[in-house]
Amino acid sequence: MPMEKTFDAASAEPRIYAEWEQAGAFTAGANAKPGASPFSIMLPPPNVTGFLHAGHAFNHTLMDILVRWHRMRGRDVLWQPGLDHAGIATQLVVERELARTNQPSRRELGREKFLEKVMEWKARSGGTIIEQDKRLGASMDWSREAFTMDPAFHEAVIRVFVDMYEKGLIYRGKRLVNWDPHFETAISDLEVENKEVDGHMWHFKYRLADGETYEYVETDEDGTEIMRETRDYISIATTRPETMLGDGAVAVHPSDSRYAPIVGKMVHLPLCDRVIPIVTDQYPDPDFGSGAVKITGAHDFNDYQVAARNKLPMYRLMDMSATMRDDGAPYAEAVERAREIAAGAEADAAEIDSLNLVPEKYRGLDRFEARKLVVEDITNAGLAVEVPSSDPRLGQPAQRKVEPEEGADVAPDDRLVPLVEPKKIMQPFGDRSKVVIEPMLTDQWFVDAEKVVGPALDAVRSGETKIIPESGEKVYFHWLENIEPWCISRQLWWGHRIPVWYGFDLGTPMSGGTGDLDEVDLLKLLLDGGMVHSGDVQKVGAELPEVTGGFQDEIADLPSPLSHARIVEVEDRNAALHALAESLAHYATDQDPSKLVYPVWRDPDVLDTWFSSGLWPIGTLGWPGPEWEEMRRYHPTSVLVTGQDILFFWVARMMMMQYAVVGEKPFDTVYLHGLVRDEKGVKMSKVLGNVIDPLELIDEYGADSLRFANAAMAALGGTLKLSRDTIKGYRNFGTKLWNAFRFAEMNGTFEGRSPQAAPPAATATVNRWIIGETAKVREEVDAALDGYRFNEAASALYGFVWGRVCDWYLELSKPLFGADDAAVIEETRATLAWVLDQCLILLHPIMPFVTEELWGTTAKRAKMLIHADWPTYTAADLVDPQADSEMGWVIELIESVRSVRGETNVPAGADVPLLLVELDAPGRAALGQNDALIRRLARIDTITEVAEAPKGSATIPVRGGSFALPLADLIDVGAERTRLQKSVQKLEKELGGLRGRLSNPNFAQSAPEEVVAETRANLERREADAAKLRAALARLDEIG
RNA sequence: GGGUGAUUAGCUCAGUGGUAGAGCGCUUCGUUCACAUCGAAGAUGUCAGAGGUUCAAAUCCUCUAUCACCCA
Repeated sequence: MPMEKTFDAASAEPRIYAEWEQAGAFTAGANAKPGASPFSIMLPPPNVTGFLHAGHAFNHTLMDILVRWHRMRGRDVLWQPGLDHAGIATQLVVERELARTNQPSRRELGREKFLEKVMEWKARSGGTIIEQDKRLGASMDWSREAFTMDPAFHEAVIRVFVDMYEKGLIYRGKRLVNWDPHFETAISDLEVENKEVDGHMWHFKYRLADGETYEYVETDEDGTEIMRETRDYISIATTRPETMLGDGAVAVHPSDSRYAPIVGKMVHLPLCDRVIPIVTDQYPDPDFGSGAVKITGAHDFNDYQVAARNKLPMYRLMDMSATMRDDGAPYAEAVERAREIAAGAEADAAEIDSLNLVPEKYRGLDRFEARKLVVEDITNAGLAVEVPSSDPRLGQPAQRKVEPEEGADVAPDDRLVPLVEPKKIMQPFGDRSKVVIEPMLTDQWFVDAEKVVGPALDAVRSGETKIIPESGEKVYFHWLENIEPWCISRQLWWGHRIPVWYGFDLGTPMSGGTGDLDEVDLLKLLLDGGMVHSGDVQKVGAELPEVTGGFQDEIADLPSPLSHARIVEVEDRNAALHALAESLAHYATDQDPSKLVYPVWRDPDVLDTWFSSGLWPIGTLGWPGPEWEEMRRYHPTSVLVTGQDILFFWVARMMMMQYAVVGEKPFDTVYLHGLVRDEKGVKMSKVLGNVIDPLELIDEYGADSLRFANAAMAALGGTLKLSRDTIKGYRNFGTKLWNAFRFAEMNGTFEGRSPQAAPPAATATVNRWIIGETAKVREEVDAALDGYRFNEAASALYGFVWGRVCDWYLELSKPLFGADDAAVIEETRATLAWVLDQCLILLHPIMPFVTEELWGTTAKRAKMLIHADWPTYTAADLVDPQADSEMGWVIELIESVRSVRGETNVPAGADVPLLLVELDAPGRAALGQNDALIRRLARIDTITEVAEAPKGSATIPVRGGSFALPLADLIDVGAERTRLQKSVQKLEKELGGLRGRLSNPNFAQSAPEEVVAETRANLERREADAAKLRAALARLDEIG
């Protein structure tokens, strides 16, 4: 049955993919040669709830190309697939789903029920991306599919946490973190997007305490006094007025002479019954605003540093949803205590955190509502800095324009108004929630990144791990050299729960260590708030039994029998309070020590998703189980292919963690690529509606086309612009390949042939030539893929298949098939069959479907194409220089004739005579050998030798001689003259350059010999061409 | 403000010191003989600008301009 005219991708692709899967073609080690070295790639795990987008399609295509290539070369290949649980993203999706379907919210459900819902969701949508990857043709080892919440992976994550904690690489602390008020969790600084928004800068007066005043003097650059006044206040500027309620001080730069007289004095905090000091610090910029900065340690990262350096108290003003606090004692009480602390009373961090210094009026307000009210109240109190309404800092309010006749006697521009500057400010937003991030002082877990960064840096510095393109290394160094502690706790429910338990530090309220539990002790614990205000102790271990020993040691010193209390796990700290109180109360009445319990509770938080995915390389390979020994042949992995946007999120962290945990690099090479954009280079986004769905493209053009387009745009460091036109172009390329096979089939190429890996021993020049061309392209493709230059591999193959095989070899083979020499026909069939097989093999990594289909339909094969042997022949083996040169000459002649015909308007269908004017021996040989095909392809009827080109003929210079087309009747003389003049002009320009270089003595002296020789030869050839063309022009003039 | 990169044909982009390229688009011509998802031919360039290094610069260096991304 003859072949269809085109490849039906839609029906063939699923069938072929199923065949590969059934054959186990993707399994780790499939098609490996004995003793083969491993080649392994970890799939960057997509979100479990995710869908395949254009970026995945690109990223996965590149990996699949590498994997298929190495598999065909006989390496021991593993492509490890899997999914990431993606804590915050998945929780977001499920919460939205609950809201959309009017189900109870997360908090209403409770942790356990909510997690069931997440698992339901995962079961429903978790497989989507896998099915989509199959459409793309990804040859991952699905039998090894992993998930970051698998029990084995979970065990690895927990074990690493415990291990790193014990090594002192992980600690807990109350720190200022980026707090997402929507999700009510900490997020890392990488999950924050800073955006410039329109904001305002307010200026307030903080009055000096006790009615003090000072001389405020401003000078210009030369030190000349430009302003002097007596002030009873210091002027501060802020973009976040609501945080002033928590100010701990006003800071000025130590060199700022304006404020030198009042450093150390106290100021009244507006709207509050507190005074705060004026301190000095390096942070305030004397040239910015008034040079004085309010310091709110608990709500600003810079202020936090200042507060820490100056030991200022940091009062938290907001609750976890970023509304003004409404908890704790009344304001009057809280402020009383704050004054005591300011006066030197001792207070620990927990107590300071419990103090709510928000005045009743603002309690419970949204932070932005509170801002409005604070500004209003301060202004009403006369504490806003005022300026004339003409002040340029106010921007351009519309009301400034005053009609002259009305405003003549008033001076409206001198009216004083509060100074509120419109100002662009950088505001942090959560990258998932899109709400304004609030710096928040909370207890969190951190990786002491500074301690683990060393080996990760060294590996890249020494070249142990290579990052390409190289620019990625610079970025990597820059970030790692300035690394900050990594906050790894998240206040989420979906994720790996932190393996830490807490209990009360009863040693603090209880004095004795040896006595029995008496009533005094009991009362202290129960009545005095002893438990409530006691600190906590923490124990770290994978499971509760691993930490009970630690807690037992902890209470061993307590009065008996509390020292032997049973350790029980409860839900949280509150539950623990109740449990302990109840147990003590019982003991007080019945004195039964067996009912005494020491309650402990587990940390409710989960680990940052990137902490777990940071273990992806070893966690998926069986670490820390017994299979690790077996699977570690794939570790370190060969290459990581990923987007440069997660260089910090993931790549750097994998480097750090693999070294910290197993002391090995996770990969030899990191290949970074950019974001896939639309055809205009714009980021794809749902909002813009420019998202290109790869599955739609596959439906329309076939997976191979999309894959080829992906490979073609993968220039190192290049921008990735995906357009339908490009994909369409590669679909056409597939059709071209398909039709080359149709041509071969029609010429009996595949009939009864058994495929050969080795090229046939050809005698015909055309056949020898194309065999050599094939060897050249094989080398090009390997070199390109070896250097991760996917675009070069793609373009080499495109050029070879279309430009060499289809445009020339197939055309040149037609006269051979038409000859009546059976041996020539058979040889040409064998050559064509071999060349087309090579096309399939070399194209397979990029376009696996159409190539596998053609492979299967054109011959009985020992193996599927996916496992065919990748060739190793070289140009040195197969290029026949004589054939190469001869075919070069023939092609050049045909192109010249066609060009002349085209430009002188010779009718396309007309066969014309060709005159040989002069020709050297190799040229004559080439002409003799290829007479038939030259005549056919250039549409020549006869070739005859003449002594001299006749008048009015077009000249065709070739290597070693020249031809003429005697076209007196057919030729458009004017067109031919124009053509010749243009050619001469172009040649002259080139000649000028060449002569200039050669006449420069320094060139001959300094340039390499071969360059000089080449230039000289080039000049000679061009000069000969120019002479021929001039002669032709002269002849034309004779008739013209 | 700091960092990284980009600027080459109408468009999208390759091109790491030695004769400026590809695809798409455009113009003209062409359907028996694999393919109109095709073929033949053609036009199109201040390689962002200025300086420097070099026998030789799109390519290396410096500055400028514009744009993009990352980080503050």
